[in-house]
Amino acid sequence: MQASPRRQPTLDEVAARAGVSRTAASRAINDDPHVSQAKREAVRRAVQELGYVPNSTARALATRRVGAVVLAVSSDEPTLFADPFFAEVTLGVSSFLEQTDLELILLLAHTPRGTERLRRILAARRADGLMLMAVRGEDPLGRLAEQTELPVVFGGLPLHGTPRWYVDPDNRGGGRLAAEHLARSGRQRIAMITGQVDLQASVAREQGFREALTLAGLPLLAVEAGDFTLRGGESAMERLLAAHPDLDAVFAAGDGMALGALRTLRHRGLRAPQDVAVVGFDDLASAPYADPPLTTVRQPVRSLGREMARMLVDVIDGRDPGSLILPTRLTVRESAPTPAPRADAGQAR
Amino acid sequence: MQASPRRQPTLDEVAARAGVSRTAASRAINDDPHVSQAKREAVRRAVQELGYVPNSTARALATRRVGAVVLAVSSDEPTLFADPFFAEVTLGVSSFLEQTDLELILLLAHTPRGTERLRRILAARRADGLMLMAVRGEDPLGRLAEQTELPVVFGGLPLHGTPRWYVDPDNRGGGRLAAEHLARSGRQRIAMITGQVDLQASVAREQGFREALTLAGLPLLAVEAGDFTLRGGESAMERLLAAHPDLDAVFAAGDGMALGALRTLRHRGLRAPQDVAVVGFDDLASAPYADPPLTTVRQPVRSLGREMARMLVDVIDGRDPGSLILPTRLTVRESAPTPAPRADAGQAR
DNA sequence: TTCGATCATGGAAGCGCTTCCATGACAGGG
DNA sequence: CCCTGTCATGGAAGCGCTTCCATGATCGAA
Repeated sequence: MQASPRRQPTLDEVAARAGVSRTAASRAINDDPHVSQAKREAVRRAVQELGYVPNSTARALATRRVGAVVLAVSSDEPTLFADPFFAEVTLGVSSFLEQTDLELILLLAHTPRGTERLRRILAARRADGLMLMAVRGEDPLGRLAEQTELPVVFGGLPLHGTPRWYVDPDNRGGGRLAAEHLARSGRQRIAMITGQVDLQASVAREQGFREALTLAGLPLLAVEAGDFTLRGGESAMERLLAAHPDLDAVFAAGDGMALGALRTLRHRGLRAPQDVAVVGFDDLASAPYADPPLTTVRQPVRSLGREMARMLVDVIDGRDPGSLILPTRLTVRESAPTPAPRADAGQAR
Repeated sequence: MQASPRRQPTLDEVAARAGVSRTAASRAINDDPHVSQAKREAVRRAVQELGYVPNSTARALATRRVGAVVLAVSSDEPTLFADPFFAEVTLGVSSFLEQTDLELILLLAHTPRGTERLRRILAARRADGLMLMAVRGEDPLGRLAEQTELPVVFGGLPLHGTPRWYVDPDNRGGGRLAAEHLARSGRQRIAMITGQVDLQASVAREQGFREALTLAGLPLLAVEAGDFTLRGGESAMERLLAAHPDLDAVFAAGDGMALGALRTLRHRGLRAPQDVAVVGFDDLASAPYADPPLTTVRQPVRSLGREMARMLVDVIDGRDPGSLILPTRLTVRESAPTPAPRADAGQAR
């Protein structure tokens, strides 16, 4: 067993043991074609016997490839990361990276200090690329991304400008789906709870919602802003009800806020969907467990993460993947059912 | 502006510009005392002008210190990471590391492949230390941790054995708190929903719960296992009700499961707390928003993460922090209120 | 048989930094 | 004024790996 405090073996020791030059050993290990079968095999055995694993730092220094990418979550508010949305994205990213030999460096940049750290990471070449989530209006991360020469992939568009590489859910289309559904089910007095106004996702969802409403000849009674939290949804809903006690439907730009809206309705003695229909956005894991189960626009969050990672790897490897828009679709549940026949209330489109 | 594709400046260039030797430059940058004020200042200026940032890979190779630690989340089930619990831990870890110059490498090791990756990370010396969360019974990660020479800190005890360094919430004490509370409030027919039986946290919570119940002279009607998910809690509650339709209280070893239990009760037409009192464990962000708001044993999840990180850094720096048990305490809300006077129903102990 | 062409081979030069060690300047005590 | 101790200084040797390049062996074509 010898859990000895022995140093890790080095390439030289492997080479010595295999009776070949260090160069040959390196080649054999890296599957370079210019090695004879015999040496290749000898090296393989030596590696095996010594339990050799190449030191990644040394390799990184020689190849100028670090073997790690950063996932930076921008936020002025630490708990934003606690949002299941980010966990899901991270999961997606991780699941893709698992198939590569890249490590995932997680950076929660909610303080100025965090931004500064990212700057240093990039300047110190600690990573081969960067994924940026949820960049807000004047977020300094956005600027950082512009300055670095490293590949950067955006998750969700920034408010201004279009980055070279991004993957974005079809927020606008999703907003439209919500509006069409409510219109189709006969709602007339419709309001909306949007997210932070400096988040492109909020803006695009509202935009799509407005478009489709207009097309259906329906007015948008009012819009109140939340912050994607349950609590934010609660109070936005209260404000909406105060101004428009007679509204019969509300679209929230995020499931968390939709859950908050449901709570407020319940507290006010209003029933969903009989009195007010509620549609959310995201289709988080908790949506089906809401009371009543939440009708919501589904966006493929885990795929978002996975595609960001895939895209970044492509760029790092010198390929040019285009950018990507992921489709959204409506998941109908009880908080805003389809109107009459209620037949195919599972998944509408 | 010159967003030129110029190479990053190297230490040699800084030295040249400052008119000192590379050695002196290195010393100045690393605050080595053996440098004159004059040179120190000259180097500072050169660094400034060139925008020099030391290449961390090169530094790592020379110092044999990578400047990164791994947070590995063990799980056979990918979505476990989506549990807000882990997000919160991660947040705590990150908040501490932010004050150091260590990077956080996140490893979601839910597949055999993930385990293999961790093995390689350790062998390839890609990190200076390791934090391990939620190690289950026969988890291979546990074995890995034993074999590596790198510092390892456990978050939550493993099922068998006691690692050298760990931080663990006082699960047993928390279980006791729950039992005492239910006993004190006059409940008699008490059941429990536990977590996976190969998780030490589950076992300890149940153990504490049993102890205090026995001490109070109350029987434990039944125990059903869930898996810390809402769905698991739902079905466990159903099984409990089937076997003991007359139970009047249930303690769930996790908030997710408690929420599930509440749902089942609601569906069965039972009221909480009038018919059945429900106590959870964790005090997740969603606990106060449950219906009814959940009485639960609070564990300081973010601190758990922060303390793990602090501990790991200590070990890496050659200090020996002891291990740590974090206190839990009861947060009383409506799902299991205190009995009569209902006066201090805010935070009991 | 001869002559390139082909290719396995290993020496050596890095990658960019830290740090050991030898050197010399300088200050203060005798 | 000399000697020893102190300390700033920079040359050079790594850290462990990749890769350029020169060398020599091998082989088939001429």
